[in-house]
Amino acid sequence: VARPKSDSKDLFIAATSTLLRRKGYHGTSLKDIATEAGAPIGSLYFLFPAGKDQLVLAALHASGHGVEQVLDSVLAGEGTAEAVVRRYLSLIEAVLVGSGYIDGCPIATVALEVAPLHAELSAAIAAIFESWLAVLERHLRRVGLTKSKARNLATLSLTAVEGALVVTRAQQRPDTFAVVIKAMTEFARSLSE
Amino acid sequence: VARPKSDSKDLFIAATSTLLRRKGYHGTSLKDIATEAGAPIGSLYFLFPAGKDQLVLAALHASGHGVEQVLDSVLAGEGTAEAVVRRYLSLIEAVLVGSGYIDGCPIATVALEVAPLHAELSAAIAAIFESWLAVLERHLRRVGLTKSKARNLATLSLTAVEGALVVTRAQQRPDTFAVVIKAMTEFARSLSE
Amino acid sequence: VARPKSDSKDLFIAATSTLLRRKGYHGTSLKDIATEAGAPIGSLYFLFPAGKDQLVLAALHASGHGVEQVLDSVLAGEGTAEAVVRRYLSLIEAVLVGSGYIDGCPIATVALEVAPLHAELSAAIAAIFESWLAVLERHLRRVGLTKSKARNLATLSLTAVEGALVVTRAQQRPDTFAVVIKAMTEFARSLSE
Amino acid sequence: VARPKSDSKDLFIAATSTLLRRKGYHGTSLKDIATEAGAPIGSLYFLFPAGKDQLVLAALHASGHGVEQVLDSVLAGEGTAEAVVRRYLSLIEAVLVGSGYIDGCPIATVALEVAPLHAELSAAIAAIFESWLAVLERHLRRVGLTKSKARNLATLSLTAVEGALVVTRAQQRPDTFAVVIKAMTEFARSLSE
DNA sequence: ACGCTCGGGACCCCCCGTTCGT
DNA sequence: ACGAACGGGGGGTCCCGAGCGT
Repeated sequence: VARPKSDSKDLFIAATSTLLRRKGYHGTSLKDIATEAGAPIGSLYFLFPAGKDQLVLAALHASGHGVEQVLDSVLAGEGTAEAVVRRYLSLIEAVLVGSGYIDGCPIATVALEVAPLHAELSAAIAAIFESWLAVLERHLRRVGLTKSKARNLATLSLTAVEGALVVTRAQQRPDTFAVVIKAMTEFARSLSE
Repeated sequence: VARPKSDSKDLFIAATSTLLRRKGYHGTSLKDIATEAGAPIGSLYFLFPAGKDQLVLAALHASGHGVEQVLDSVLAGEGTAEAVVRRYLSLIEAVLVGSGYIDGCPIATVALEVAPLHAELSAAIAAIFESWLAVLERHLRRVGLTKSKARNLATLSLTAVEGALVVTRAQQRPDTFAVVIKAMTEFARSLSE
Repeated sequence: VARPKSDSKDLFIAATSTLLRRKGYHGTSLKDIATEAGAPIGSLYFLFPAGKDQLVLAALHASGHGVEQVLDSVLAGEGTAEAVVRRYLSLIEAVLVGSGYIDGCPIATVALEVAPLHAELSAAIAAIFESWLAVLERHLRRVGLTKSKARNLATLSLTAVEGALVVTRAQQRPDTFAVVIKAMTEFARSLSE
Repeated sequence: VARPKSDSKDLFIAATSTLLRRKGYHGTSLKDIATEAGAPIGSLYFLFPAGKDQLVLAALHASGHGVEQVLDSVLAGEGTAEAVVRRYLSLIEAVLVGSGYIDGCPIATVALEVAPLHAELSAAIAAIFESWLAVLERHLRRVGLTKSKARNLATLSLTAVEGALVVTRAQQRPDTFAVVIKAMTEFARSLSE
């Protein structure tokens, strides 16, 4: 019987990811995290001796890897570049709208708050974005795009999504995301011809 | 003789805008603002009785209006939709790169940190994004795009720029922005045909 | 009309001096100080922006100067070296015993806790001891001792007092102090002959 | 074959003694102790179930007994009261100066910090001082002093040493100790005549 | 009336001394 | 013997009124 050893650690990380998505780095206190995780704050110092930054770093990695996995499975399957892009954008839109425009991208918020002043976090964030770009690019190549076109489309898709998250959170309406999806699929189709 | 009454007010607003761009809402303290403004912190509550939020709101409005003005003048002049989009993206890129990837978009950071939990700020932010969209759309229509195409291209341009700011701040390299510019001008050209 | 400016500052300093005497540097918390001073802890940061060390430094200076004043007035008056030494030792003993062996020397406790690892505090403490030595030496010369003998007797008196405070606090009996007084007066008499 | 059971216990005690001498009771954390001892902190509560106070008590006893042993051997040998006093003072001075004015008397620091508020520690500390006094007194009697004179000289020697430790740690110069040695030997000589 | 020093609690992150389960 | 977990302060700083000084 495998004991899950310390699920507290994962609880803390999950709670941190959630709160980072909603209120960002400076807006998330360790007390909030402990409350959200349902664990005492004292344990936190033992599990993450380097403090808040270590915890945030772990949460960013976990979120980044989680999204990467989901993307990889959602983007798989038959289809054109247009379909790949549409599945990507729709996935992110669904998460945002489904949470009442509360749950955005934890990576983006932290990026705007601390990068590039905080070197370690910046590097981690950049690596996560790269990993997402790599997944997108791989799937776009799989459905027939050239390396150059795949890279460009992946990059624009990522930035458009991140930007749409910013704008849509403030608007609290799905309009902008819908327009972005429409425009991006159109662009993807034009690249496939 | 009209004394410029309280230029302190503008000093505070300018300092707030600067700091919001770099460290966001929660990362910016009133003390930091007073230091940056070179003014005593006590004056702050005389000039902005409602406190931090009133000051932030004023800074967001000022920033939003300032960008709107600059955009309107930069986007003016002859050219195609492609040229309009290119001028927009290049302008934002130049500001970011010129500051060493430190000065991003004050609106976006606050949007991710507090929206939609903070109603008043969210509404202000949404309005600012709308005003920018309106300027972009107007200039795109002026160079010949249909209302629908202009709206779509303006929206995608805005979101792509905001997303590129997020990603580029972490990467501290101009690559992503360059790719976004390339892809967006390509898309603009395809819409003009 | 002299405005009493901020007697809070003096309240904080007095409270700190008291607590340093009883529990030392590390044993005294800012919260304890605020409670003892009957003031909120927030004010402390305004009055002593540099934090605990600045407050402790001020308390050490105040204590040191206060003792210096009292010594100067108590040691004045006619008498021999023996009388001067006796008045000094008896004064300190009276304070210690009068407080139930609780109130010792705030300087000494801090000296043992942080010197010489904390340079600034060490320097301040050394200066205070020097000032006490100077007062003792001056009065001993006044009653006829040579410079050399005055210096030696002053130094031994100071160290004997400080040591007696250490031992007596643990013993909670006046015996040791009595013996020290007896021996020191004897020594002072032998120097006067 | 008798395994030395738990030399960890002695490691902990030695580490505690060292740190008490340098930073006192409140300035020494259990984590520091474990680090200094090179042992895991978890073991500490197995070996010292009553926690920090039990450990400190053990360290005080060990230090006290150790000093007692060293004193007894150093003070032995031919000589006058003057020689006995000189050997005692010089020994303590050598330890202090040799450590760069860092290693003082662990007993004294704890005495000033917690006595007389902490009854158990105070009693232990008083007993240790008594034991040192007894050793000093015994050797002074051995070289010819009367009981009364031996007691007085022993007491003054102890208090002068403890006080000199306090003052010298702050001054970080050997001057004061030298003067104390000179004066004390002079006094010892005067008692022997 | 206007400006700003002075002062006030709440709370943040860190880390403390301690116990529990293995 | 010890890795893991636990609440409770540690010092510091936050955003903000109350009242003196011009």
